[in-house]
Amino acid sequence: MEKKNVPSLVKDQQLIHKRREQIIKGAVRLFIEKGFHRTTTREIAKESGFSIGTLYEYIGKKEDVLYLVCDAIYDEVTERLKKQLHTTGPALQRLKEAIRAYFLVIDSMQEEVLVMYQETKSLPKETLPYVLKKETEMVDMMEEILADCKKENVLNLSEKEMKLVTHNILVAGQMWTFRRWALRRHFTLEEYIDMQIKQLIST
Amino acid sequence: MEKKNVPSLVKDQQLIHKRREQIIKGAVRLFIEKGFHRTTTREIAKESGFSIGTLYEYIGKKEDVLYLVCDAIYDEVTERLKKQLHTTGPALQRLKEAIRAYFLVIDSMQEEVLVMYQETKSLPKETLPYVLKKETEMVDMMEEILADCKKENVLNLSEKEMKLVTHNILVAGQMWTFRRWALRRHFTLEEYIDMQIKQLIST
Amino acid sequence: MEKKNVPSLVKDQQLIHKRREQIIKGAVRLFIEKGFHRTTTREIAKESGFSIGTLYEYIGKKEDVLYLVCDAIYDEVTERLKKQLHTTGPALQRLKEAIRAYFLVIDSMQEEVLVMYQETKSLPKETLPYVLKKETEMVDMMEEILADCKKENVLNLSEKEMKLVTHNILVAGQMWTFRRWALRRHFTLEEYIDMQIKQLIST
Amino acid sequence: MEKKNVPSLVKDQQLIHKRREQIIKGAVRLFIEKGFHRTTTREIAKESGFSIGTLYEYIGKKEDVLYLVCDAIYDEVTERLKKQLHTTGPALQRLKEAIRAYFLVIDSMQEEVLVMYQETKSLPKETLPYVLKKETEMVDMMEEILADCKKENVLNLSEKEMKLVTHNILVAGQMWTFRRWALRRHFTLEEYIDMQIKQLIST
DNA sequence: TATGAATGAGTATTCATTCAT
DNA sequence: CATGAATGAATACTCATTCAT
Repeated sequence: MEKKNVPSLVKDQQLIHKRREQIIKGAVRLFIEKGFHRTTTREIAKESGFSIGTLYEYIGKKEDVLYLVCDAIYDEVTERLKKQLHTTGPALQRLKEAIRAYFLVIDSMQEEVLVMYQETKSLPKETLPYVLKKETEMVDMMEEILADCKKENVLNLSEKEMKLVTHNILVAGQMWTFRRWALRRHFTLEEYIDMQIKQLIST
Repeated sequence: MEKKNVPSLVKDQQLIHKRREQIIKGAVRLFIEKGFHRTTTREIAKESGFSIGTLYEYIGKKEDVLYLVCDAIYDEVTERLKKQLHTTGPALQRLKEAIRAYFLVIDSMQEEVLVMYQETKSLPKETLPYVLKKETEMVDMMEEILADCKKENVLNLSEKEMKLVTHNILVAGQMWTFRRWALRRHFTLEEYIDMQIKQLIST
Repeated sequence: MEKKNVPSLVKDQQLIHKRREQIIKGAVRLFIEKGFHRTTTREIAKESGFSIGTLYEYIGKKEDVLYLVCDAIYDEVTERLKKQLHTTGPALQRLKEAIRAYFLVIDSMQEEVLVMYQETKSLPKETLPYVLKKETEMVDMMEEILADCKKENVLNLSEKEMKLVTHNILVAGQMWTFRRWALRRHFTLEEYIDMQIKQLIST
Repeated sequence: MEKKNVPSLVKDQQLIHKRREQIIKGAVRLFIEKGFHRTTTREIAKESGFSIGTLYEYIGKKEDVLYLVCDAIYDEVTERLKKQLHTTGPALQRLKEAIRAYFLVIDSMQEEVLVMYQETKSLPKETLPYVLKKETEMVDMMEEILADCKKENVLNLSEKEMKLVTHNILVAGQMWTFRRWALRRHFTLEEYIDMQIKQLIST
């Protein structure tokens, strides 16, 4: 749960939090529109509602904004998903619902998720581990439910197979964003979800 | 098979071809190393073996290089794959071999494939359709084999399901490159191939 | 003895004096380390022990700090020197002791003196005369002793020659700081002092 | 005689030489007027007669301009001085003429010399030794003549004394520039020269 | 009085692109 | 056709200064 420490010249932690939310909100919009590299720091400042000088009171360098953005998107995806997860009931049903919930969250945050995946390579080197760790956490969440399925004997998968299915689930979700140009032509979201669930859990 | 027309000041088509191969070769190396945005035209020219002036005799703008590169990588993936494809024999076996061949090609061109997918969003707007079309061609190739399987009654999939499986196959291949940080920890390439084939064609 | 009036928003003169001493102390350290231009007002404030806002309660602009610093250094040099000066005894001996004392003071305040000479050109235009006046006062001090020597007939110099020798004395002192990279290689301070005295007063 | 290698993107050595002369000429004027720190690279480019982009084809960073300038001034001082030096005749006379020539050169290049001494501390770290070396060369030149005087028994100085006198001579020259605010009030250049010669060589 | 967040003009430097040779 | 010098718009980042609290 640790986060990379992004340097700030401002002391007031609450203010930092507030301003960074503004920054993230403004930057996401811009990154969606034109990508990280084509967005200038001045644009980020303006979109955030303050001056360039103020922007740099809350970050150390432009790349920090990208980290804040990716981190925030991940947090939101995870958080929204967690809210939808059931903790009781048959494991297989919980799994299917988890996948559905995950896909729905992704769909509702399409643009953001796309940004996150496309700009990951531009993240400051030191922060990449922090972001990948978040991915790992999601993997773990899914894997846990799959493990429950195994315990309940409704899914007969080896450890490795479970690992693979988990990755396939996550990728199928992301795929809905980065291949939408092709998928949208053939499937509605509901169709896509149903079919992928069927494919992924071939029961 | 049509390609976007990248403007050149030079008339001699053969020369154009030769120089552009140099450009592509040089640029790929650089894009792999530092990404499109962080690579300068000067570096591309130098790595290609000629001056910045000459570079601009063969392209209109920097983005054109990216198009040439992506286009070339796609061509090579497709070409290499085609060479491996059997045209006779049981469809199901051909399918499995196609998937295996595809994954092997991707693995052997990891870095290039990564560049291609990561920089897609930076492609000149007009060229995006040309690149997506290539993707579509690959989809079609795979789908055709899947169709054969259906004809031979070894695979019981609806039209839509076939479409989905095809996309899943392609994405599973790409996934081997852009999620290698996680996958490599758990699977060898051979394991990955075998397990994905099993997963994708749950027969 | 007049000083340039550096504007302050604060009324309490005692407080002004106290705070400015803090400023000078902090700034000198920084100027020695990195020079005036490379030192930021924030750093000065921090080193002085208070906030940037407070700093600007006691100065009008950054350059004022430089004036305060130069002024303070001059004052200290003068003050320390005065403490060492004898007012009785043979003039020639008093002269030699004055030169020695001056060189010793300079040596003990090397860094400060260096700052003063190197940054003089960055002083606010209006304050330059005030600083030069201090120099003049030192010149006068030395000249007075030289005049005594003349009165006592131990030194046979014209008015002009006296002026020149005075300047040479002062410069020889400063020289010990700004040419130390060369002088230190050849002379100890004591040697330097003895030889310069001999040179300057060729008696 | 070696010079620090200032990086250039341009190949043609002659062109580099020509452009750098333009840069030096333009920069000197500006540095005299407002100092190194207050001069912007754009101003330097404009004054040099070309664009900011072109400026950076011939230097690596702003500080390089300062090095070029200081180096050029030293070269010119040395060169002009050398032209004036006699190599035959009585050593003492040659010494006096050398001092006179040196002071005249300094006087004719007052502003440049001032810049050189005032901005030395802003020189790029790596280049400082190169500049100090030039100073040392001048010291050596003077010392040689002094040595000749000793050989001819017209000057009775120890080795150390010779070193000191040499430095005193050089500093007396510089002093004419950086203390002119005081010296001009009392001496004409000719007076200053004559009196300093007398003072320095107390014969 | 003291604080420190906000400001935005200012600055060095880069780099895609052009064009004369 | 090839070269590489010239260009200048663009950009990340800094920092003196202000002002509301």
